[in-house]
Order: sequence, then C-alpha cells, then structure tokens
Amino acid sequence: MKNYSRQREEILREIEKLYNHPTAEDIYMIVKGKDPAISRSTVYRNLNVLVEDGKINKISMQAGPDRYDLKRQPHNHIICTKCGKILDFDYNFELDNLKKILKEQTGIEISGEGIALEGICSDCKNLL
Amino acid sequence: MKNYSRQREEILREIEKLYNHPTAEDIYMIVKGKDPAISRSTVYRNLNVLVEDGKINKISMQAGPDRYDLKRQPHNHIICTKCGKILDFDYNFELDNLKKILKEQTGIEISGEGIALEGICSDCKNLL
DNA sequence: TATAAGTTAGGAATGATTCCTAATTTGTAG
DNA sequence: CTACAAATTAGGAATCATTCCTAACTTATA
Repeated sequence: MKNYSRQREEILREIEKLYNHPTAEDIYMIVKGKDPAISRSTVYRNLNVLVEDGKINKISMQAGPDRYDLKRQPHNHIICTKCGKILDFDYNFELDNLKKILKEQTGIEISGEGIALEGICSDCKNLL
Repeated sequence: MKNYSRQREEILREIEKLYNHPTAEDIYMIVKGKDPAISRSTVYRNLNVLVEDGKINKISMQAGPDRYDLKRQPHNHIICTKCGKILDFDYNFELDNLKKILKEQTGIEISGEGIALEGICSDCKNLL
C-alpha cells in the first residue's frame, strides 16, 4: 500500500465522517478549518487519487459540482432533478436481468456501481 | 403550439438528422455551416428551450460537455467510462421492480427516462 | 402603426476543475 | 547521516462549458 501524504490523509479522514455527499468545495472548507494552509488544487488532486485508489466514489451531477462519497457498502444514488437532493438506495443489480439485457444490446458489462438515477422527490412533488 | 424562431427551427432540424448524441458545440458548428451569423449563446439557449419543451433530451456526462438527443422512442443511455462512447438501449423500467424499490426506499418516483448507466464497453475491455 | 414581448449576436462573466511552477517533503541508496 | 530522485505541495493562472448581459432587431398584438 502506497503511503499517503498528510494532506491526503486529512482529506480522507474528513470524508469518512461525512454522510451527505459533499462537494470538493465542502471538503476544502472543512479541511481548511484544521489545516489553513491547504490549497484547493491539493483537495481536487487528492480527491482524484482517492477515486483511482477505490477509496471514494465520485458522483457526477446533471447540474452543479461533482460530489464525493466514502466507499462503504455498495449502493446507488438517486438524484432529485428539482432540488438536487441525493439519496442512497441499495439494489442488487447483480440479481437483475438488466445486466443481461445490457450485455446483449450493447456489449457493456456494468459493474453495478457508478449508477445514478434521476427523478423528483416527494418533497418537490408536493410543491408542484 | 408556440411559434419557433428561425434559429430554433434550424437547431431542431439538425438534431433530427443526428444519431450520435452531439454536444452543443457540435450542433453549433453544423448550424453555423448553414447560418454563419448564429451565435453560440443562441444555440445553448435554444437547446435549453427544446429540452423544456420535451423535444430533445439532455444527457449529462460524468466528464466533458453535455450531449443532446432527439426524443424518438423512449430509451436509455449507457456510457463507457473509458472511451466515453454512448450507446442506446431500450429497457422498460416501468415493468421492473426497481421502481417499487425506489419508491419504498427513497420516496422518489422515476420517470424511466433520464437514466444513465456506466460501464466499460467491449472495445475498451479488449485493450486492457 | 405603435407598443409590447420575444429573440438575437456578440462578448463578458461565472463556476468548476485542471494545469503550471517553484518550493518543500519524503523515500532511498550509498 | 547525506545526497539525489521522486512525490507532493501552495498558489495562482488557464481552461472549458455554460450562462448572463445588453443593445439591436423581429414578430405578435391591438
């Protein structure tokens, strides 16, 4: 296992405490509270390293900045297209015939992770 | 039905001819070939209008610019995370218990559209 | 024909992210 | 320890996609 720099460790430790899909900016502000000298580019660069190392997930939004999530047990995300709220859900795609259909139609084998669905959440639906 | 401006019509007509999920820039270059005075902001603005009017879909990518697609029959997209290729597939989420599970766990009712999956396509898999 | 509403071209502004550079830290081999 | 290489940093400039701004122009309306 590769050694992590102090800054990289700090970033990972803060993400471990968070359960609200923080943005890079969120993480930057939190880490900066403890390590005022840290720079934004260090946060961005290390977030990419942590994604590559499989420690965290990057969630690409249809609008606004990317969000990050510690890899705990496998789960998926569903995003409200009105308010942008992200909710977790667990659904074992392995068991589903979706995988088979995709393989047949496109030749792509999905991993079951990195999947984002979209919809309108109940809060927003009530406002319509 | 609202009247569309000449530029808006031009943009929609070009998207009707394309089956390769063009970006706003792609569309801008094509329309500019026929109407050299058109501006980029006109293309962006009208793409948003066409999405709101339900004429086209916007596909948000995990990397790079958004892509657009005429709304023909309902279908979903799967994106290769290596090469960025976008493939269509049709899978009727209405028939699936995914919808039920999502409703139970998150309160969100998905529309069955605007869903993007990710994986690694067979071309890229061969290169690994 | 006058007025209002909608739309445009062009470019400036914005927001998120990456890139660049010189300085600093860390790892390693003698 | 010591010296050199490799990795990483802070800070800010640069980039990219997109939106915003404004004055001019079209189109609809009455």
